[in-house]
Amino acid sequence: MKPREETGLAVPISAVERETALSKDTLRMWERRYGFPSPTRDQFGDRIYPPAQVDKLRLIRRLMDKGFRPGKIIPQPYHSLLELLGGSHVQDPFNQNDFITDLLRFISEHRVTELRSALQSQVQNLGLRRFILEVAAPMVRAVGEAWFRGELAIFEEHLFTEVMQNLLRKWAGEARTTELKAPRVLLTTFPNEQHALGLLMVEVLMAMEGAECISFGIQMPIADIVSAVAAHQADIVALSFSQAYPRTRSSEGITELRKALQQHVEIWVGGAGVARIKRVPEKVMIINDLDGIPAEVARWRQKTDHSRLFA
Amino acid sequence: MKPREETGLAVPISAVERETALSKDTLRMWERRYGFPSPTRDQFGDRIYPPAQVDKLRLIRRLMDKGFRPGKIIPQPYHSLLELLGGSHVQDPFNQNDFITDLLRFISEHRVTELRSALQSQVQNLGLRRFILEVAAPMVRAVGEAWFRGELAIFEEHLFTEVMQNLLRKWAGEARTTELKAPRVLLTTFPNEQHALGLLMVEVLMAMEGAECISFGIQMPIADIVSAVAAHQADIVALSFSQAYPRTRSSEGITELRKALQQHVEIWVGGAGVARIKRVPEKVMIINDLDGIPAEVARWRQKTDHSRLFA
DNA sequence: TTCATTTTTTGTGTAGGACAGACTATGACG
DNA sequence: CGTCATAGTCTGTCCTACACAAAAAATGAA
Repeated sequence: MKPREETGLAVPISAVERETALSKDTLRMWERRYGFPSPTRDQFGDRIYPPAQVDKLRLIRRLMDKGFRPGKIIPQPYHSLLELLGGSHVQDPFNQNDFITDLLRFISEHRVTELRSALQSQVQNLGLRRFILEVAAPMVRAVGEAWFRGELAIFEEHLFTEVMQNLLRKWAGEARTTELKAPRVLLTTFPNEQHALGLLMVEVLMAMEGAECISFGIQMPIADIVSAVAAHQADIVALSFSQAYPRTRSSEGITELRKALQQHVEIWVGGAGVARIKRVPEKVMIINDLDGIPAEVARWRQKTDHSRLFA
Repeated sequence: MKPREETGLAVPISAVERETALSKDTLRMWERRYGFPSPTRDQFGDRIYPPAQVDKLRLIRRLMDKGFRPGKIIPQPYHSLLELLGGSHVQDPFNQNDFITDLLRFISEHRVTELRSALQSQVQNLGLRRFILEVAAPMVRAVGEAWFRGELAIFEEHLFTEVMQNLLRKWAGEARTTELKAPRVLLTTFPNEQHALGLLMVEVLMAMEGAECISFGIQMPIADIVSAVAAHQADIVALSFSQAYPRTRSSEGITELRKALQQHVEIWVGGAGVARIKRVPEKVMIINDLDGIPAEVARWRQKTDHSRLFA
């Protein structure tokens, strides 16, 4: 039990693990292999990491989430990594419209009330579906990108998430009142997947299609997803994966889930974390775009009606 | 890179770490010290844990969260631990009223719609404040206890959390409309603290007192809390800690935060995780009960007015 | 190009040891 | 009998150093 020593500014390995989401083992391994990080030691011989190294580690982590590999980026100095970061930014004049830019400015200037009411009025103007497709989803992406480039602090991203979540949850309640209840959809994410907004947007869109959505929030162990499907007689399991979710874990988990569920239960997966997935597990539906959801729900209904004809 | 092998039912150490939140180091240390767990090995010599042992580990984890120490409980057989679990359950005839029991039944019988509408109508009947104090908070506790005793599955707890969260967030929006804006309160939790409901209840209660609540959701690194306080000119930082949050981490983190913040910014902490805290850090307010919040807000206002007289 | 095979890269696993800090028990003293 | 200081025990996290399977990249053949 060696808690943090007050050693000026340098932080112990446990803090680095927490802040970078790189395991202690990995940190020690990189140190041996690449010579970075190169922490100094405290009075007990334990590693302590200077803030500059932690910053670089955070940067490396972000680049890895984008697909870069450790061996290529760890040896590079901080400023070249920053260039890499900027270079990966594709300015999209079509999506990145003025309105989104305004909203981003509200976030970075901490004008919460204005952000909240601007979003609220957009829901009124565009309607819920268009709001999600044209405002909410692009904003989630834009905020993620801005954070990635260091233009937004974590707390600013958190605040946006919170405001958006309040809004979506409020409207999710409204959307639910529809009387139709065709496929029963169970929504959740795998453990360690923190991103709730993607799931929430899917929930609202499906609810608007008249599907009976039962969201379990984020971070459900696979075994519990299986139990929940049985308990609620779900027709579809919808899973959301964010950019940062490790690809091995997602495909591994999906395969495991597919094996554990009955064949007639469909698995729908979506989000940036599975968009560029290589080997798609069998009998799993990949939803690459939010606006494809209505069609998929329709497909499910048609399929089910069809099979009923022969049942 | 040694991902899970398909070895029947036994799971590798990484999965055990994920499911029990016990670190690999701890698992190996217990094996060495206490002879439990005693995993078999796969074809590569890696530990694989039979489900029964994982169950016992989960049980041990829960008991430790309640204050039991490893050395006392690890050597005991599964059934004695179960008794310990039951024994710690205090049946409270005053709080555990019929209504709460009904709601718990809705959860365990997966009657989502009825749960949702029962809660909704209780908000109407009791009003928001009494709903939180008399229904929401007791239910959070009851559900936690029921899960702890194995009477509710994780997915059932998740679903309850989700339903309650939707409700509270919807009403949080309503409560916010009040024009008063006395203390500006920044709400969040430390990293690894997942429980959002406690925070949400506090937010609503404070908003009803006319405080300007800015919730950042869960899991904010301390450094970001400090930045957020500066950016938003917050008067108070409110932190929520659930039962399972390690006490060393909470008091350590609170002390660190206290040092980093200006003296005039108050820190309010609450939740089961700090209820039985031993050494209270200086200049930190511990809120032991939700219904004490109005008084604390009043105290803050009085204090501030008073200091203004002399300013 | 596309597919199959080899090579490199990379993270997670193993073992065993050390020790600081939290907790508990003991004893002295008012 | 309670309170406080001290000694002893318990416990998790850190250390070193090495091994190796699976993923990714590079190579070669069709």
